[in-house]
Amino acid sequence: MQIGSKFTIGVHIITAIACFRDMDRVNSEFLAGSIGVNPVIVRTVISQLREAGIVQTQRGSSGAELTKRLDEITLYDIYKAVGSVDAEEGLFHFHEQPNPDCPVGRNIHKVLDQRLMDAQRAMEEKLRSTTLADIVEDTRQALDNESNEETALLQAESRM
Amino acid sequence: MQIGSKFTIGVHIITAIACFRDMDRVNSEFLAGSIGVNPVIVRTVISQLREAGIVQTQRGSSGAELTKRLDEITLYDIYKAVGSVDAEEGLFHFHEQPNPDCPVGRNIHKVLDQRLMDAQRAMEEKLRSTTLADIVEDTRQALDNESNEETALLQAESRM
DNA sequence: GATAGTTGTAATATATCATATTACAACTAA
DNA sequence: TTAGTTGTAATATGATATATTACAACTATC
Repeated sequence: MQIGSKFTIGVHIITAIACFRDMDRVNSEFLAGSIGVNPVIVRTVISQLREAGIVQTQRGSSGAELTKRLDEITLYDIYKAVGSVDAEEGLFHFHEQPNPDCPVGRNIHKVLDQRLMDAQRAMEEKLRSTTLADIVEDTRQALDNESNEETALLQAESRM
Repeated sequence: MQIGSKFTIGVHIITAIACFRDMDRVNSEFLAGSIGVNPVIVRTVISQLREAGIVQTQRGSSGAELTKRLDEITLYDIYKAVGSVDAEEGLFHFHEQPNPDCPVGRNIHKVLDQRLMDAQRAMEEKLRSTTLADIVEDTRQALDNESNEETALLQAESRM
């Protein structure tokens, strides 16, 4: 099992909006092309990000705007916004009908639940510790490295 | 999405084996009754626990035995044994075709992967910190509380 | 050694869920 | 007015979790 890709899609969307906002307002079709999924998926995720108060959009008008500073948006916010894990159910699916007539069956839930929640929370805390400012920063860094490598390559070629 | 119930079923199985081992060897049918699932599911999970070196079984002969001490079996061992999360894929499903022609698309994976792994690992470390000795101990504790409550109830009744 | 009970596993069915896709109304910008 | 865009419902498709049936291999016991 895996946490659905809407989470990484959400991160991709916000990163792209942040990276391209000075050049262009990116629409759902462009984003879909960058992400490699259907535009309706992008619009769905953007809707969820809007409901979570992370972006703002206008029907008919192209592109979305961020409503928070990048360093105020954490990975956890996006994970939560797109409903990566059902709040009621939790990360771990417990078998649903342990037998109340068995001493183990009627107690296993009680005994395990807290520890499973702790594990889930540890994961979520980690997600809280990264902001989209970190992600965008690292993306820019990666782009810089790309162009440095390209320059180095060109220089190497010209030396031959 | 959720981590499948085979994980909690695995914990239930080992707890039951530990709790009942002095009284009875529990077979897959009994366990299925306690857990509330089909006996074949139980046998499948036991097979995976056996492959992980946690239990020992014998074809035709009833019941499974633990091959490790309870304090040497962690929740993580069971989580791993039943393949709760695919080792290749990881906990987070990344969208599969980010566009290499887009500056964000070709870098998002690199930028996110480490942080997602860190989050997954934080969850897994928490699972490592609980042993089956803890679980069995807590289960016995819960059973004690049950009988204390029962006694209290009986005493209350006799006073009326 | 014959019988009843058990495990191991393959094969299949079913239900649920993630993702893709089509379609279209509501809206904006030019 | 026209072309482009968003928001969302409806539906399709494929993957996966769990249930179930079936049976061969094996053990324990009478």
